[in-house]
Amino acid sequence: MTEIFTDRVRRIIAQIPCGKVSNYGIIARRAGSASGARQVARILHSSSAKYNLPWHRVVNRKGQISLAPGRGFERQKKLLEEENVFLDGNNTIDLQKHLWLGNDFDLYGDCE
DNA sequence: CTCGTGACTCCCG
DNA sequence: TCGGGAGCCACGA
Repeated sequence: MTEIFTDRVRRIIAQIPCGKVSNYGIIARRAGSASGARQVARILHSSSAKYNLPWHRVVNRKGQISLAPGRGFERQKKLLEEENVFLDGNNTIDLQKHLWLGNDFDLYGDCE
């Protein structure tokens, strides 16, 4: 199989349930690199469209969209809203509700 | 092959 | 409390 960091990241992201979000740090850690948060972002940027990954379910540690307005911010925001994930006045996601830790218990989705 | 960059995070002042 | 700097690793040119 030769599982590499990139493949793991892609897989983890693909497992994020609908209506949930995760952050770069957690994904990186589960993928094998404790400090690979930036790589996760880079991989996402590189393979999100190609592998049909729910990139919009990945946000930064604070629960905010890291994308800058005009660079995909609105796109991600809209996609999240489509999954019942809304942002508060500060464009922050309620992590208490939507943060996905990777447990099977949280594998249920609000969509479908 | 080498260099630069990036949708981050943590630590320190 | 908030801001700035350094570290990290993979991928593209």
